[in-house]
Amino acid sequence: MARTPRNTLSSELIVRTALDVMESKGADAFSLRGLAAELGVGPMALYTYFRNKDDLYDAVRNHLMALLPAVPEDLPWPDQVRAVCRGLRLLMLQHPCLAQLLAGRPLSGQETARVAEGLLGVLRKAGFDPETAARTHTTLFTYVLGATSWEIQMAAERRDPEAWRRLRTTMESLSAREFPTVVDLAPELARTTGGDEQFDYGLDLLLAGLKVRTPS
Amino acid sequence: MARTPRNTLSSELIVRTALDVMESKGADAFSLRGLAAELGVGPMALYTYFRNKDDLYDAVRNHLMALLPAVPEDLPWPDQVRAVCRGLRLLMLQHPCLAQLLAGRPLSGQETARVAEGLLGVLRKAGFDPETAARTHTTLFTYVLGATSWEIQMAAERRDPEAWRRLRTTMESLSAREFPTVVDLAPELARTTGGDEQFDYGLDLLLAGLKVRTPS
DNA sequence: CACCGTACTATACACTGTACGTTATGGATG
DNA sequence: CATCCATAACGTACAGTGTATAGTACGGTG
Repeated sequence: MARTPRNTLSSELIVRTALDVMESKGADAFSLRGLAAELGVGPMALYTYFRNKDDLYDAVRNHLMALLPAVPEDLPWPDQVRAVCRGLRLLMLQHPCLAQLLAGRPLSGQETARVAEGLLGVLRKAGFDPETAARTHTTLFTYVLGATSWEIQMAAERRDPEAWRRLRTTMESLSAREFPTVVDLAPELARTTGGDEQFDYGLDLLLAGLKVRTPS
Repeated sequence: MARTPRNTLSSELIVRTALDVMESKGADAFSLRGLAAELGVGPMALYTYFRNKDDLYDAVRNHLMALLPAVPEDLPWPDQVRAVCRGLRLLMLQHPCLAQLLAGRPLSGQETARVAEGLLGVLRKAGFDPETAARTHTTLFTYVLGATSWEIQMAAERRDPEAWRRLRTTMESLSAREFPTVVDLAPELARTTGGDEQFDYGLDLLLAGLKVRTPS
């Protein structure tokens, strides 16, 4: 039996290949068996490096989160906050599977720390007290997550012709009597399902609200 | 063979039972075969009423979204917005599977309309122009989704002793040199992973930002 | 060279969603 | 009341999943 030589695998290689597979075939189509096949290896070989599938997901998430750029220095704090939030959104857009990975299970430790440290540091230096800084961090983080996941899913929907057609027709069949405002604003709603402007609009809303509470 | 008599099933019954199963066993453990067994029926019987699993998910989502209360009248518009957002959050907390259902696929038509109509109506009557109303609706909706999904997942994590222990230890093992702010604010961060106050804090931030743009 | 831990393999199990073809039954019709 | 047929529910089957358990051969160390 032509047995695969030893030490051809490593956590690094597995994670990188897993990411490749997720981004080419889509995160939903990802499977341990498919990944093993891609690596030219039996499915059980992966269990030498990861306890189970979720464990592998965690590693991929870590791998992606490590790509987040550092917080830019020497800027007013609102611009720094903006940069961090935009950075996370951009990373999610570049790696759509990240949205699913983040939605699946909460962050665990190391990755949270990387995002949190930058944002919390900015907020503390701006003069916010610990509680407000923590609350603001959670708010910003969950906003970015929710807005960007939504954006990605809407974009995916638009790419699937069947789903897109069904959504259009149900949208058009809405009774103008029952849903007058929605029918009236249909074009605007279609335009605000994503994009930089939409994201920045919400972000600016949060920042504007935050400025009201700016410490002395 | 003791064959199940006809017309024992209906879309209504299937959806209600599916919801029961999801809420008792957890949404992840839900399967068509399990649901069929619960109904005392073969797995293929379900395909008379739903084209596939996703189709059933859509129906359950619709069923849950229909429980959203109407927008309260005769209140200042910020209070109306607050009521809508809190209502959606409450529904998600009462039916945790809703978070997963909403995260899985974007809303499709009828359900979107119900949420959107209330919120958009309030915003338009408050005097916001169509574009701003649409942008605000998307922002509020994605914030509620992101914040509440996060909250639910963190709560689930806390219930699983294994995951909770692992999270605590990685949190405690963070180098105070590398992540000084996170280590410093650990207690505050632990306290702001959810709860009414945390949700309202973010919501008020958005509303405060919105008031700045209030039309004359 | 012999040994042993371990990186990989083989086999197997209990699941999943669903395509296909078959049956028997409740309501409509003669 | 008898007959018929659309269709609701069935059984079987397939290709796929994650992973438990047990076995095997190889590479580095004595």
